Amino acid sequence: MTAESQKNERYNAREAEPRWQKAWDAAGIYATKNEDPRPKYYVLEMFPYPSGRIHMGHVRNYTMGDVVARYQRAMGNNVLHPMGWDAFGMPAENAAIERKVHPKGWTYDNIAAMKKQLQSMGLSLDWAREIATCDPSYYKHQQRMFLDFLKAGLVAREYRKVNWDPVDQTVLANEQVIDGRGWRSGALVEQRDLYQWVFKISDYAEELLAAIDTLERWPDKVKLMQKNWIGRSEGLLIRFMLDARTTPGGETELEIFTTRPDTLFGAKFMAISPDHPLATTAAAKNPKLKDFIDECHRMGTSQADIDTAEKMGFDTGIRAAHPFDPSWQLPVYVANFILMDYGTGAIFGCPAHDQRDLDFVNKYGLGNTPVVCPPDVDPKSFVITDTAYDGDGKMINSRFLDGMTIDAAKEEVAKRLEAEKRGNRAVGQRQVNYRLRDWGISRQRYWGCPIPVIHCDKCGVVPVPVKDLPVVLPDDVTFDKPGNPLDRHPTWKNVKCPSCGGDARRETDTMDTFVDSSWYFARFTDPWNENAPTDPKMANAWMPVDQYIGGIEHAILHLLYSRFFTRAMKKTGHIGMDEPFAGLFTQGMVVHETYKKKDGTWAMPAEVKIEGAEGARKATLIATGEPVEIGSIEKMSKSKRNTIDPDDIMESYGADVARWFMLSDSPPERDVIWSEEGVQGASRFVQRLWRIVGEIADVKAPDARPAQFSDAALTVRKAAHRALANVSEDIGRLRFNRCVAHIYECANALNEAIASTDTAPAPDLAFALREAGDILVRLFHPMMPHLAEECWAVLGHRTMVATQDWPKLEPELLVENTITLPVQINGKKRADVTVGRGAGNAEIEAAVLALDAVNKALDGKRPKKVIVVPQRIVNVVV
RNA sequence: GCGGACGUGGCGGAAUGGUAGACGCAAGGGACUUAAAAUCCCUUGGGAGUAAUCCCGUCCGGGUUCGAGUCCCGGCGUCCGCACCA
Repeated sequence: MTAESQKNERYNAREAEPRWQKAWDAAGIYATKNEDPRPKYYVLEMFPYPSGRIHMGHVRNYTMGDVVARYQRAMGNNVLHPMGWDAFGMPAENAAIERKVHPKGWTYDNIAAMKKQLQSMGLSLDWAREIATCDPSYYKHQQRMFLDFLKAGLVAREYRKVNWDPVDQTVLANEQVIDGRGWRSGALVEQRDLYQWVFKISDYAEELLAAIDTLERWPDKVKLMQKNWIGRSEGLLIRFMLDARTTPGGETELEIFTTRPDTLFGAKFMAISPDHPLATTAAAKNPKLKDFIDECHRMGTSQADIDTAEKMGFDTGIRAAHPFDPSWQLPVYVANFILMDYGTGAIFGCPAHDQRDLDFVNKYGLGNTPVVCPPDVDPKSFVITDTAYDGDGKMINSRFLDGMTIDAAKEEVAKRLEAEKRGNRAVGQRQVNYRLRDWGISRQRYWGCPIPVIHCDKCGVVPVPVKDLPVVLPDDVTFDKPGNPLDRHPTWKNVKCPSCGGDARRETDTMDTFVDSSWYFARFTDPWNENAPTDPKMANAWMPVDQYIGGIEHAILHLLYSRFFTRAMKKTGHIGMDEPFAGLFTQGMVVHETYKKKDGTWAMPAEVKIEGAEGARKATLIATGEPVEIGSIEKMSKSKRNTIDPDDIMESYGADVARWFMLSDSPPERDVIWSEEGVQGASRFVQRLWRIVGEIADVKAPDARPAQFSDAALTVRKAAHRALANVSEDIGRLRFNRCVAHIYECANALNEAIASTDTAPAPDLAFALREAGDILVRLFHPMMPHLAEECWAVLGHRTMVATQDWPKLEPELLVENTITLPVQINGKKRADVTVGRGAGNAEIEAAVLALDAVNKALDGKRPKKVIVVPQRIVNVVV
C-alpha cells in the first residue's frame, strides 16, 4: 500500500460533512408534518439570541438536542425539532449606537451568519419552521395575546418604583444596577415612579407553586429554585390601633403582616417603610422625617449596599396600642429596612427573636423581652444580648400563651384576633404572602415588541383594535440621542384615538424580551398560521415539549414566565394545557483554562503553545515565545479571552468530532472542560471507527444467517447487543457520557475480533461482524451523523442511516450460560466462583464452601452464615 | 444569614447497599519507519514480594449492616441559588 492510498483512506470530514448535509436537505427527511400517524415527540433546545456567532455553549446544547431528536426518530416517533431566534434586545440597539447600523439589518445579518454555522453542525432541524421574534409575523400574535390578556384581567398598568438611568433614559432591571450606578452609563441610578405594564403572574403564585410537584422530569434543583423564588409564607395580618392624637391625618389604624404572631408579647416597636403612605403624610408635617426618608431613598439598592447598610430608624411620634392590651403603647418608627412591596410595608418588631429587630433596638436603646425559651434552658436565666433566638421552645413572658409551643401560640393568637371585631372587620386575619412580584414588562427601548395600546386624553388607555395589528416598528429611527427613538418619532407616535377619533399617542414602551420567549415553543407547532398565535388543535397535539434542553441560568425567569404564559394562553383559548415542558434538562457550561500574559492581559488559546506533561505544563505565546501563566479553568468568556471558535474546530476536525467530544468527557449536567487533547482524542476515535468499519466491510459474509455461531462469533454478537442495550438505556436518560463509553467498548471488542483473525473469517464470524458493524453504526449515528452515513454506505447500504430504525435487541444474547460471582469472606473479596446460569442458592453455597480460599479462612470451623445474593455476590461470614 | 448540591487515581469521570477506579485523556514501554508524524500492541491507585499473593485506599471522625463511595449523625472544604421577604 502506498503512502498516498493510505492517506486517502483517512476519513475526510471536510469533504463528507457538507455532502451529507446536502443529501439530507434534498431528501427533506427532517421536515416534520403535523399530520402523521406515529406518536409525537417534541424536543426543543433554548433558542439563541442572534449575537453574530455561535459559541461552544450552543454547540453543546444543540448537539444534545440533536442526539435526542435522532434517537427518537429511530424509535419510530414523529419528531418535532425546530429552531428560531430570540431576536429582540439591547445588543442590537447598542450596535446601532456604536456602529451606526440599523438594529434590524444587524439582527438579520447575524441570523444569516449563525444559521450557516448551525447548518454546518449537521443538526436534524426542521428549518421550514424557523421563526424570529423580531419579525412582525411573530410579534403580531404576541400583541394579539397582550390584548386578550388585557381583556382577561391578566395585564395591568401600575404606578411603580423603578430603577431609572438618567443618562440612558431608561428603566433598568435590578441586575443592571451595579453599585447604585447604571451598568452602561455609569450614572447614579434614581428611584422613579413610572407607569408600567405588568403581567399578573402573582395571581398564579399558588398554582405555579403547587404544580411544581407535578413536573416529574424536571431537575430537583430547578424546582427548588422556583419554589424559593415564589416564596410562600403563611402569617397573620394584624390591624393595630393608632393613637389618633399622635397621627398626622387622624389615622386610627396600622395594618402589619407577620409570620410570628406567637411573639406578639415580645413587641418593642412598630416600623413602617419609608414609602408607606403613613410615612409620606407624616413627612409632610415633619421636615426632619422628610430628610430621613430622602436619605433612605439615596441609599443604593445593590447587594453590597444592603449588606453593609446599618439599621436606621426615625421615631415618628405616632403611638400604637398592643392588640391584647390597649394600655401598652408601642412607638412607630420609619425604618430603612422595611420594604414597601412585601406584606403591608409595616411590621411589629420583636427584637428577642429577629436579628434585624434586635440590631435596631440595640441601636436605639429599646430593650428586648424573650418570649420563646429554648428547651433545657431556665427561663429565669434566659437573656438575649446580641444574637436573636429563632429556634424552637416554649412560650414565656406571654400571659395566656405561657407554656405553649410556638405552633400552639400562633394558632391561639390567630384565633383570638380573628374573633375580635373592630368596625365590621376582624382585628386579625390569616394570610398567605408570596415573594413573587408581578412581572413588569415595560421597557423604554426601540428594539422590542410594541405594546399595542393608544393613550387618549379623553378615553384614557385604548387597546389597538385587533384588525389594526400588527403595530409595526418604524424603520426610520435614529440613535443619535439617548432615550427611546419611538418617543421622538412624530408620525408613528401621534395617531388618532380608535375610540373617539381625536388626537392620541401610541404607547412607546416595548415589551420585555422575556415575553417573546414565553410562547415560541407553542408557535413552532404551527408557524405558518397568519390568523392566530396558535391553532389550538395542533398546539395541543404537539405540546407539551417532551424534552426541553438549555442552560441553568434560565432556571427561574424564562422557565417561570413560560409556565405563567402557558396558563394565560389557556385562559384566553390559545392552548389547552398548563405546563409547557414535560421534561427539562439543564446542561453544564463549556469551560477552558485561562492564559495570563506578563502585562496582566489574557491570551487566547489559539495564541498559545502548550508543552510538557501534566503537572509540568508550560505555555508560551506562539508569536513571541513569551512565557504565559496557565490560569484557572473558567467559563469561556470574552473578558478572559479563553474562547474557542466553533468554526475553527469544525474547519480543522469536523462537526462530528466537536459533537463527540462535547458528549464524551463529562456528564451533561456538569461543566465540560474543552481541551486540545480531548478533541484530538475524539478525532482519533473517528478515524478508528472509520478503519474498523472499513475492515468489517472488507469481510465477505454470507447473505443467509448461519444456523450456528462459533464462540468467536458469539462474542462479537454479545458485545454488539450489550452495547445496544446499554446505549438504549442511557440515551433515553440523556446520560451521553455513558453512551460514549459503551460505544468505545463495542468498538474495542470488534477491533479485537478483527485483529485476532489472521485469515479470512469463517462464514458465521463474518456474518456476526457485518451484523455488529450495522449495529455499531446505528448506535453512534445520533452523536456523529455524518460519519455514520459514510460508514453505512461503506457497509453496502443504499439507504440513509438517518432514516433507519433503532436496532432490535436480541435479549438472549445478554444472558450468559455460566456466571462468575465474587466470593467475600467477612466482606472482603477473596475468590471467584463460577456456576451454571440456573444454579440455586444451595448449589452456589456448596461450590463456595469447596473453594480453597474459603477452606483456608474457615480453618476447619463451620461458617456462621453464608449470604448468597443472586446474580451478584456471595459473602461467607466466619 | 437561609436553602441546595458536591467531595473517588496525575486529569475528566464509572459504580440499583454487593468485585472501587468502566470508558476516555495524560504518562511510560514496545512494534512499524532511515527518522518523524500517523497507526497498532502492552503497562499504569499506593505499598511489599521473583511470583502466587498480601496490606492500604473513595475529604475527616463516628454509627447502621453479613457487606458502605453509596444510608444515618457530627466536622472540614468547594460550588450554586436566594437574601433587610417581617
